[in-house]
Amino acid sequence: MLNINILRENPDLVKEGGRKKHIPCDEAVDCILDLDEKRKKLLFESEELRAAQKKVGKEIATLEGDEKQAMIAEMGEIAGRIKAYEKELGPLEEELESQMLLVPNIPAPEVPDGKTDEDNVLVREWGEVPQFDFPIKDHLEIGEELDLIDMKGAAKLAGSRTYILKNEGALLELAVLQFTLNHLVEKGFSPMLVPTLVRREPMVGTAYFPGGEEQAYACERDRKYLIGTSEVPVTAYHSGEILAEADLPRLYAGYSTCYRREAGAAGRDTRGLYRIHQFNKVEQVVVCRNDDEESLRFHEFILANAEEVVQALELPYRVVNVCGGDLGQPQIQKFDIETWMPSRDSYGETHSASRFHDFQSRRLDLRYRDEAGKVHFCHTLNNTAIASPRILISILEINQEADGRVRIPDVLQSYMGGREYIGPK
RNA sequence: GGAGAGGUGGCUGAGUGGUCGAAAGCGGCGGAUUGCUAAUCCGUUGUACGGAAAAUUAUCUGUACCCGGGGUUCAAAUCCCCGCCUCUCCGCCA
Repeated sequence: MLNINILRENPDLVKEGGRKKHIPCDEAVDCILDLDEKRKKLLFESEELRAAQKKVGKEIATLEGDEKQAMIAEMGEIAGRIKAYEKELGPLEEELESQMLLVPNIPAPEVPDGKTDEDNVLVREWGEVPQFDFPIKDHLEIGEELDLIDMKGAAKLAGSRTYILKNEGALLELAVLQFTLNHLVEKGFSPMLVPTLVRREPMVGTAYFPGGEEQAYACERDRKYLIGTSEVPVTAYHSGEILAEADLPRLYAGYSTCYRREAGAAGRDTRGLYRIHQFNKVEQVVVCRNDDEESLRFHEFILANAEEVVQALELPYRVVNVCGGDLGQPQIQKFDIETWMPSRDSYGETHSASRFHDFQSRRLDLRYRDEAGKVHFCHTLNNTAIASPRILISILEINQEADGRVRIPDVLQSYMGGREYIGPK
């Protein structure tokens, strides 16, 4: 949520930001400014009435008998007027709030113009795209041959876009996750295993709702939602709190299973482990001071951490600066890491590093007190550290050998009992 | 799932209809004292939104907030209803 002062002082900046993101918000902004004016006026008038009511109320407390009864009768009228104001103000503030939740964050100037992911701008590439001198298999063929992946078995149990990891496939996933978590712990992150089924508030606070309801599994009976990322519970962890500046930054490595309905993606990426309803992810979450430069530094930091992980796994990747149209509502800027996937003959998105300024903090009421005693909204950021099994696509395909075996990346071998290869049984 | 107790400021905890933004203690901050530290004493100590004054660290003032949402009343932390959460006992259970 934006500071409403930005809308008051510079509505065109907000509208322009919406256009860059291809999330038009002209109407919402105008509507908010209109509601805001009305609200101010009503609030001022009703507060004056309340002041009078409180003052007289104190007098009534000291009176007795007829005098008291007369006063009470007189105040009945004021009480009625106050009620009338409340009746008008209530729905107005609700509408104002819900409109504010729809206004997108303003993208940074460094965000390139563009409409879709095709307009994202290449920042850098790392690693050599592998050349094979034998006909390659995709991860699913490899997985089925080596008895690592079972899609049909999963479909029987759970329907489309599900999977079963077996044997070394299961071990490989755990290895990747644990290696990554350890890497982040070494970097100073606190590992966090968090609830995956949460209330509405964290979903709204992190800006997945309203708007993203279609993408989330809802447990309606209990009015709870399955998270699509541990960003949700981890970022919301300190909601409603005022942290001490000395306790910032907070670096968290959230680990959780993630659930996504993939609504609107019917028919897309239907083969294999690329687009599935459930996966596991280690996520970096940063809560820091309200400072553009600091935010920017942490953005680079979490991006670098993720790159280190991919590099350690020996996977070629590229970093792209995500264009306006491919940016979500809450982000200021986003960098994606796309990792090479031979079967796609291209890079596939595996990581996404976002910075939000205080957009999420305002919704979450996540603040800190500075040395001088002043209270500010924090800045928040997050980035994937690793998401599996999607990353297994690259690992299995890139490390396949002519004889059908798959080489296990060096850094994972110790997590898999020291083995170097996954081979046929 | 059944029965009971409870949710008050950073923390502990008082407050059962009016002068309560809320006692007291702890903690924090400022000051005094002090070779240093500790102890002691004095003062101060929430957030949001608005107004006035001053203008770029201050001040005065109004309103709201005592888990959340409704209600009763001239007046609600205090009474009533709904929800959420915590604790205890019983049952069930990975």
